[in-house]
Amino acid sequence: MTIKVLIVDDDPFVCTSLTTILEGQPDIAVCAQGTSGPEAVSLFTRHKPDILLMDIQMPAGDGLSAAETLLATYPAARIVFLTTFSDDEYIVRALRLGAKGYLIKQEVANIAPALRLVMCGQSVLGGEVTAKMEGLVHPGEAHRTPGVLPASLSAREKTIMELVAEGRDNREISQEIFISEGTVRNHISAMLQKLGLKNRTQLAVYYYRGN
Amino acid sequence: MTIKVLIVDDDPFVCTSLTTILEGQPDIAVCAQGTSGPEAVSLFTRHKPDILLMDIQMPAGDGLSAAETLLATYPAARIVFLTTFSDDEYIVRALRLGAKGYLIKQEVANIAPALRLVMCGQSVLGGEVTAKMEGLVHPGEAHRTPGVLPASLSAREKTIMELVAEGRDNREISQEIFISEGTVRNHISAMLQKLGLKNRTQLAVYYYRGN
DNA sequence: GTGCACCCATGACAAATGTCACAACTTGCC
DNA sequence: GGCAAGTTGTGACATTTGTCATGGGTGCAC
Repeated sequence: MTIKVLIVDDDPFVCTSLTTILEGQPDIAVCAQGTSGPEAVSLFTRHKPDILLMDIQMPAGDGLSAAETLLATYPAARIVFLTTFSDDEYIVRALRLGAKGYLIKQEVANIAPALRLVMCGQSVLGGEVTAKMEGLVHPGEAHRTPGVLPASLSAREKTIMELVAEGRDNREISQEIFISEGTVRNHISAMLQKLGLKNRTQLAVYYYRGN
Repeated sequence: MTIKVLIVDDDPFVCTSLTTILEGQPDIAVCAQGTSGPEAVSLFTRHKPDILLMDIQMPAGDGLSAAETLLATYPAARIVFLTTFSDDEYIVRALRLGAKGYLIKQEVANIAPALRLVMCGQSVLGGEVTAKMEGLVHPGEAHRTPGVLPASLSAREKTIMELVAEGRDNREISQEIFISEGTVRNHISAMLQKLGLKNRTQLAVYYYRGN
């Protein structure tokens, strides 16, 4: 199932970059883009995205107010804030409000994995944010550093993934590593499940592009 | 062979976004990042990148001057400008200077293909830029939609290959470009024949690896 | 010990994929 | 005009792929 994301940021370059990066993910689709807090509310109401990825500081209507409004109507809304700097006060306010994540723009590479975690019910804080929070909260281990794969592959699976990424078919793979063709299929099927992919071609692409 | 790219932009978010996007390409590596014109010069001298991807407007030392300095010392330097708006005057100055490309940030998705073309000795202008230039220069057809392929594949085949390389299945591809699923199969079958490949996964790998 | 995760395997099934033959229509070129 | 190349389409077919249920085996940790 693909993750529907709504992006809201006043900078159009940020919007398009994020869209490009996220659309590059096979399991993520950007359903709309907005540039202000009020627009976030209306777009959310119209598209009902799985996740709202939103800037905090915006000239025309800030993100926190929009989040407050949205969460009043949709308490289950998954809102992830995206900001340039990790401002202590904002972090606390955002989390108190019920935000599912607080990422900083510099760590772009972590956004996609973070969104997947959020879809699994977890909350995610960016590395810098986590560092700032240390000491304030008791050292719970809920928030692990994003960037590590949520679902790790077994050694055997990795081996098979490499062969898939060479374009080998199941029969060839089974002969290469001396197991049955059915087992190869099972391993691949398991990997597709774990990684949220649809077919072996996406698995090959995943192998080359990371995610 | 991987393309070594040096990125220079005053906005750190732009730098990291571009790095993320380009590092996602198997054939592109970002060797360094800079934030000003003078820094561009020193980093270029140190790293000797294949391509310098640089913003034009920067608070501390603009891109055009830096390009002028660099091209005086390294006439073969490949410099591609990246800017927010397509400003007529800048375009002309940049090209006169000997820039190999002029892209606008909104078209992020085209950057990687454009860089590949530049590596092949071509020059590349962003879509918006091309539109502005029409009438000024005689209508040469040098700048076609970026896309990369040595083999004798037709335009349609290339389009489909890109979609295959994203892991899309035949039904999705057919809906994306408004043809029947059978036709998609035919095109893919034809490409596999031409390229001596066995299945779509190898086609995807071929797209990223070149073989 | 009891779990748990990993690995292997099988059979059956639905879906996707790749091939082939054939045909029509357009475009550009000689 | 004729020809070649590209694009689109169909129908049939064999193969490949992915899923599911189910089972057995190992080794490790509590």
